[in-house]
Formats: sequence, structure tokens, C-alpha cells
Amino acid sequence: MTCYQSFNCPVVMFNAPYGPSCGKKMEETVPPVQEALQALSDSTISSVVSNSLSSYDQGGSIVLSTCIYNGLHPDVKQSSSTEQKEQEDPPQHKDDPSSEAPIAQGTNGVEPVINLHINNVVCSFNVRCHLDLKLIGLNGQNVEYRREQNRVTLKLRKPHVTASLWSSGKIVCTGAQSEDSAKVAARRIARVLQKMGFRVKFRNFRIVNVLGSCFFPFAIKLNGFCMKHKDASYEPELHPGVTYRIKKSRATLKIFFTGSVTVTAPSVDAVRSAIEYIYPLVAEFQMKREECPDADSAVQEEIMKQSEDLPEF
DNA sequence: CCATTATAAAAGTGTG
DNA sequence: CACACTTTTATAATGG
Repeated sequence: MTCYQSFNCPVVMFNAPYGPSCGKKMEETVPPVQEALQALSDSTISSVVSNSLSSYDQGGSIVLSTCIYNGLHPDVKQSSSTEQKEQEDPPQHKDDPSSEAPIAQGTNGVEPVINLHINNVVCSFNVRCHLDLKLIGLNGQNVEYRREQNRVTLKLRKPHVTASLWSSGKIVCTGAQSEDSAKVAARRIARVLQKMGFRVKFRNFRIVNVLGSCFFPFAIKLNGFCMKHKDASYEPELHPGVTYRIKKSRATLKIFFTGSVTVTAPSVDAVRSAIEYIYPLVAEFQMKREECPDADSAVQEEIMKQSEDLPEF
């Protein structure tokens, strides 16, 4: 299992590969993840509120992340990052931790850990052969032939994705939870077509778009933030979120007053770095919770919601 | 349910 | 005619 931790912004991701590709079964992979979680949820840290096994059953990798909401639990006394360093694999880049300490100015002096969810991965590829859409529509499983759009949609159960096929052989696949599972899905789609008798190849696979989301443990003063940052645009009449574009990485963030942030970018890595980039910028405009009871209740709701998702280890 | 965001693809429409 | 947009679709998150 590899553990990635950023110190610029406290994003923690556990990537635990499993399945045929790494020769591990889920049962063998999950225990270390459980231990990692256990370490986080040890008495001192009472605020592990979320962990997602999003791509757990999709072949490829488990992206399991934990989230600690700073300032919401009075009994939190210790930084979670201390616990994180105990992981078997060292973080990919470990800067001097003391240098980032002030970035996350938690109300308790605790550095919060931000959970990054990858919600959607879009990819495209080409099977390099003409596809008889009508035939696929008639014989395929879980397919819909849209004649007016010259397109067939095909749904896979594992990984859970929807693909659009064109007669040219070009295919777009949406709905994956990781870049790896997107590729697995793409190959399985190609395989399905191959079994139907098409002489498929697997070419030009690429990740075209990724949506991620996370939740910062504080409310954000959107007006103040926009005043300072020129890359931000805010039209509350149109949309409740601030749009922030990072040209360099082609990432676009939607920042909401509640502390929720969504990011669209060309890759998971770009999504992650966008979150890291934006964290200190919005942290500067965090609201004291007493100034924003609405946001506070939103936070509480989020915790309730995510707590329900906790797996029963 | 609607808007926003990004992105591919293909078909349709518009302009020089 | 050749590009350049525009529209449609799927997906998922967020807030109103």
C-alpha cells in the first residue's frame, strides 16, 4: 500500500492496489487500510468522519481516504499527520513539516486532513474499426441505440461506467472513479465488442477529464476571496459557487461558502494539486463558525452524511 | 429540477 | 468549400 500525503495542504490519499494486476485479493489488501484508519481514529483523533472505498469493487485500485475536520471536535488535540507518517511507505515528497505548519490555521492549532474524492473520470479511446451500431443495439447487453444521434450507449456494471460508441470506432467513457478503473472499463468495453465479432484494437486511450471534490473544515468568505484573487469570478445570481481557474494546470474550481470545493481538471494529479494550491488561498478567508451558523449546520450535516458511509470494519 | 464545469464525439449551422 | 462555432450526451459534485 502506498500512502500519499501532502504537507502544503493536508490531503491524504491511500492507494491500495488489489486484484489480478498486483496479485492481491481484496481481503489481503483491506487490513492494512483498516490499520491505517485505526491509527487515525485512535482516541486522540475523534474526527475521522469519512472514508470512501469508491473504486473498491471496480478492479484497479482502492482509493481510500480519510478526513479529519478540524475545529469541530473539541477533544482533538493532536495533528493527524503525525499518525500518518507511521505508514509503511514514506510520503512521496516530504518537505520539512515545520514549514507548513501555519498554513492550516485550525482553531485548535490542529492541521486538518482533507479528503479528496474523485467523483468522475472521463476517458476516450479508439477501437480502430467500424462499428455496426444497429447490430450492437440489437445484440448487445445494457445498450441503447440512439439512431438520431448515431450513437450507442453501453453501460458496464463493473466498473460502473457509461460509454458512448460511434460507428467510427471512437468511444467515450464516463463515470469511472479513478484513472485506473477508467482504463479497466475501456478495455472491458473493447473486449465486449471483440466478443461480438468486431476486429477491435485498443488505441489512443486517454483521460480527458476528471472531477474531484473535497470539503474544507471552515466556511469561506467568498466576497473577500474574490476581491483579492483576480482568477476568481463570482456571480451568486447565476451560481452559488466562486469559479477559480488555474490556467497552468487547466483546472477549474468551484468554491462554495460552506467550504465545499469541486474541481475539474485533465487528470487526478491536476485535481489534487489544484486543491493543494487553493487551500492556503481560501484558508485566509475562512469565517469563524459563529459568524456563519448556516455553514456550521452544513458542516454538521456533512459529517452526519459521511458518518453513515463508514464501513463496518 | 436547474445551473455550472470540463471533455470527448458527431452532426448541424454559420461565416468568409 | 473550409473552418468555426453550437448543440447534444453522459457524468458527478455543489448550491438554490
